[in-house]
Order: sequence, then C-alpha cells, then structure tokens
Amino acid sequence: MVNIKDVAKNANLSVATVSRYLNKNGYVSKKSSERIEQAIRELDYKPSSIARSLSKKQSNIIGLIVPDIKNPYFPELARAVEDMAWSYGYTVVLCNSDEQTEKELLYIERLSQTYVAGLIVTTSLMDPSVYMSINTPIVALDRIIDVAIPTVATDNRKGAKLGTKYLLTNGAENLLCIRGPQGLKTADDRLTGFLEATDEQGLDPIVVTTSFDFKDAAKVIEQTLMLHPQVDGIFASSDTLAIAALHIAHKLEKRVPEELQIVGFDGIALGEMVSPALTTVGQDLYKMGAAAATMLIEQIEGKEIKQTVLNLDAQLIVRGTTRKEAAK
Amino acid sequence: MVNIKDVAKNANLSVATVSRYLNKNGYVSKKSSERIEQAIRELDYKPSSIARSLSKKQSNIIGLIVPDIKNPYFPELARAVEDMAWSYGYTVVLCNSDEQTEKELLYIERLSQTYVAGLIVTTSLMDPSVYMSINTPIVALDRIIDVAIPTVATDNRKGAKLGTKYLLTNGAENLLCIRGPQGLKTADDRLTGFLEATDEQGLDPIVVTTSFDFKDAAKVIEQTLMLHPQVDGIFASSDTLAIAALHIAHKLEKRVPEELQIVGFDGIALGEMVSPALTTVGQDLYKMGAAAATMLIEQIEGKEIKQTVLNLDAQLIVRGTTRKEAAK
DNA sequence: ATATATTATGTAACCGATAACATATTTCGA
DNA sequence: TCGAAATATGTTATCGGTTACATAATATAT
Repeated sequence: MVNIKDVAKNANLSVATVSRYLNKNGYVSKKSSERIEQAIRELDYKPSSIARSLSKKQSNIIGLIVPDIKNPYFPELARAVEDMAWSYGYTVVLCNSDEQTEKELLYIERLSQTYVAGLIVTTSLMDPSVYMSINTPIVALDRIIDVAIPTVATDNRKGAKLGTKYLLTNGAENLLCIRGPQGLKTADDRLTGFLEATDEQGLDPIVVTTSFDFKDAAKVIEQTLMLHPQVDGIFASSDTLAIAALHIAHKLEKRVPEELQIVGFDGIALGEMVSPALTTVGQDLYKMGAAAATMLIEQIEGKEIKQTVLNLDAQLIVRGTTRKEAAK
Repeated sequence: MVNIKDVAKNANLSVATVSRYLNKNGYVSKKSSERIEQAIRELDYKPSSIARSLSKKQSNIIGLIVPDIKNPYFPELARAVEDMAWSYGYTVVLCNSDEQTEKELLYIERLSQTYVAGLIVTTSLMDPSVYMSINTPIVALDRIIDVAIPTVATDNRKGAKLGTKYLLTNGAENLLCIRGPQGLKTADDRLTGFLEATDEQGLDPIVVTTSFDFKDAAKVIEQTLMLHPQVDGIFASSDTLAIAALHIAHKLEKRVPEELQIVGFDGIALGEMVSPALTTVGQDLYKMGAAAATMLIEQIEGKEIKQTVLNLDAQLIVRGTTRKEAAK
C-alpha cells in the first residue's frame, strides 16, 4: 500500500507538507499543492484512516446499538443514521443488543476499544449512569435515558392519546390496549397516553402486556379477543403489535374496520403493505435517525450544540383499519 | 487512556512481554502472566484495536454492502452476519448502496482506506473485475458475481420452478409472473425457473417487470390484474412483490387463495404477518448470512477454505395464499 | 561438567499518519 | 534597505501497539 512517505518522495517534499496539504491546515504553496496532487493521482494514494485515527486519537466510526435490526422499526432509523453519517464522512457499525444489558455492555466495551467516535443508542435498559460514565459522545434515539444525554424522541404520551381519541371519536367503545414490555419507558408512556384518553371518557379499558415478538403477541391477542369478544377498538403500542392484532382479527373472522378498529404506533413502512393498510400514530423515522446522527456528529466535532433534546410530535396517519367516514 | 506501557510498568515487565501475553504467542512465564493479569485488572486496560490494526495492517472490521437495509430482506441477512462477526471478534460496518454503482464504488474505496478486513456484498451491478481487483477478501451473498468469488446463494431457478409447479398442481391455470428488475441475475434466474415450469405444461403465462419498490410494484400489479382478470395464480420474484400482489388482490376484492393464489420467494418474516400468511419459496436467510460471514472470516484469517461456493436449495413454505387442500 | 535446546525477557524499529518546533524564504511597511 | 510578519517547508517525536532480533536464564542430553 502506498503511504504518505511515497507521496512525499514522489513530490519531492516532506511528509509534513503532504500532511498539511491533506488536512488543509498550515501553509502549502500553489506549486507544491500541484506536485502533491499529481503524485497522489499517479500513485493512487489513499490516506490510511487507521493511522490517522491513531495519531488523532479520534476515529470516524460511530456505533449504532439497536435491539434487533430484524425488528422493522430499526432499519428505518438505521438507514437515516447511515445516510447522514456517510455524508459527513463517518462509518456506521451495527450492533444488535437483543435488549440484553450484558450484551450491550460488551458492545460498548468493544466499541470503545476501537476509539469509536460516538454512540447512538436505541435501548435503555441500563442504568443511566452507565451511559453517562462512557467518555464518548452519545445520543439516545427513540428512548430517553437521562435529561443529561442528548436525545431525539417522540412524545409518546401525546401520540398515544391522539391515536386513542381517534379510535373513540370513530365510535369504538370497548377498547383494548396492547402494550409493549413492562419497564420499557416508550411502552409505559404510550400506555399513559392511552389511559388519559380513556379516563377522560370514563371508560374502563382492557390492557394486556406482551413482548414485541410477533408470535408471542399474536398468541396473547388471540386469547384476549376470544375472552373479550366485545372489543371493537385496539390501540397497539407499536405497528408490529397492531399488525399482529390485524392478523388475529382475520383469523377470528372479525371484519376490520367494520367490527374492529385498530390503531398502531410508529409509522413503519410495513403498515402500508398489510390489508387493510394500518391507521397509525406515525413518527418521522427518517427525520429522527438523521437528527440523531447530526447531533452526534456535532458533539464529536466539538461544535456548539444548538439543541440537546429534540422532541417530535407524532402525526395521525389515517389509513384502512379505522372507519374514516365516522371521523369528526 | 491506559496503554500497554502502563501495564508493562505496573507489572515490571517490558511491553514485548505484555504483548506476547495478550496475543498468546511467544513465551511468557506463569509468574509474569499473573503479574500482567493483575496489572490489567488493576488499571482496567483495554488494548487499542486501532493501534493493533495499524501495526498488523489488519483490522477486525468487515463491511456489509446492501442495497437498502429498509428492504425487509436485508435485515435478516445483516443480523446473521453481525451475530457471526461478533462471535469471531469482528465488527460490521453497514453500507446502503441503493444499487448505484457509483455509490458502491465510493463505499468500497472508503472502506478499503480503513483497512477493512473483508467485504460481504449483496449487490452485483458492477463488472466482476471491479470486485476481483479489490485486494480484500470478499464474499458474494445472495448474488453470484463470478465463479472466482466465494459465494453463498440459493438456487433461484430451481426454487422458482418448485414454487411455480406448486401453483400449477394446486389448480392455477392462468399464471402471472411478477419479476424483479431486468439485469438482476437473481430476478432473471427466478424467471427462468418459472418459465421452465410453465413450458413443461405448455402454458403461455403473463410476465411483468417491476422494481422492488412496494408502491411501484403495486401499481404495475393493479394494472395487470385489471387487464387480465382471468389470472388465478401469481408467482412473485420476491416476498415483497408477493405482498404487493396480495394487497392489490384485497383492493380488487379477489379472494385469496380461492380465486387467486400467490407464491412468493425469499422467506422473509413479513410473510407470516400478512393475512393470509404468504406461501413462499423460502431461503434460510439466517444460515446464508452466517455462512457468508464465516466464509469471509476464514478467508481473512487465512484459513483453508473448505468450500468457496455454497449453493443452497430453497424450500417450499406452504401457508395461506395457496389452496392447501388441492395439493398432490 | 559442558554443549545445546528450550524458555523467558528486553530493546528498538516499524505501521502511517499528525503536529510541535525549527528553519528558510518571501513580502512588505517604514 | 532593513526587520518584522507572513508564507513555506523540513525534522522528528508521538499515537499504541507488534515483532524481529538479541540476550539471559533454565532445562536436557551426553
């Protein structure tokens, strides 16, 4: 591999001048610049970012920790993060933590050995202090870890309330909330929003808890719907859960949205593919991912951070699993 | 950050001995090992993989180039690759090429600057010579680039024939093949398999071409089905396309599988979520991803490669979009 | 007991960049 | 015309490891 020395020799200059030219700092004469450019072209020189990282003690790698990239929510974030990172000259390392604290810690440890420049974290099982003690820039995406950690998230409570209210104004009377795993702040907040909406109406809805796994969720939902056939409106804590509900509705031959209305949360692309297409409380996932990446890179590069917390509002996306005509 | 020198000093040994201990090569006495272990624990020392990479001219990063991680096919491969890589101590960099030669080249260039240890490529738009001229280990996943490049792929022709035949034995008579983009070998092969099956029956099926984009595909399918209402069996070049077909079938109020049977190809998780669940020609995506990662790492580490081409057979996964009862 | 092999450890060059510091050359104001 | 400021370039230590080579201590064979 040709290195900076080769370029220097070829251009009849010292490595320092070549380095200055490459980093565009310090003085380099017009003539020298041309000779360097010529040499670089001639030798097809590519600076080693490893060597650069070692000497600068700073890499251009950012770590993205997700629970599981197979969960359709995360590829949308990952894509945005990667696009943004790429455009700033950074590279994204993908990590699947499976929501296991142990595994996540191992990842963080391994990544910090690589001088990872920063971390985007979409999990929050660990004690906030763990994240805060890592001396690498970090951004929490989709989950709030601690006020002290820059965050990009959605107002889940507000969104859930919005979705639930829509269900109610659309004539649903017997509501079921399918909530995500206990202890997950996102799921907790969405439940809160749901309950706020039902409380305002003086309702007493059913709430069931399930993991985000499709099959597990389907089982729980099937049991619940069989036990409570009167349910005519479901608010699900995620689109995946909503789709599981839709799947079971078909299985039980309940017509959607005529007999049973469903509202999801997230706004993943999948929601448009199922039939009927899913009405959901949508987040702008691309915007979230891109914003998180930008915030992280600003931190890494020591720029003034304009905003450390970006809290977005979710928008109701009306599609086919709710009765449009009845809307207010 | 504490470095190897600190450890050496603490253990009252030279850096060479510590390095030998870390790499488990060369001689290190029992007593010294213990002192080193003690020092490492005491100082919480983590070797810098950047420095290691520089001196070894070898990193532990592997690049995974996919067209778009949002396409639900790729997260399943990515997950497997990442799991395998992780277990061998490697780290995966994610790259979205958008099937653009230009972008892919830029990625490869940037990655090779980082001493990327190897590449897993799931695209094949470029001239094989490009891939072969990169002097990094490479594995083609899901797509055959060249016989000289280690490959993990599925026998698409055979699989497509299998799926199509199933459609035929199940009573479908007017077949439609929704094929993926022209020039994509995978799509070409699947079409070939489809045509082999219909030719054997002396049929003259309809074939339409579309990109893998859901909306584009849905539009094409809708137009086709309106033009040819007699179609009672669809073989789709991918599960996403099959799901688009299912979506349109619902929209046009064609009952699936009674009036219209659909068979997809890929075996992505999504196929189980739609209603009815998708009958498909399934690949073991996890196995493929894991195998590709293993093959790559074996190459990187200079191990004897047992097998440079892994060609798997696809399996028919019968679910709800075909008429089970009519099966042979 | 001595030669030789094996085990154990240290010194220092090297990987490919950056950057502090030194030095040389040019520009320009007074 | 002289000296300071601005411009241009070079030398070399450094980042944190690995490893070739040298050397020392021990074990083993004859």
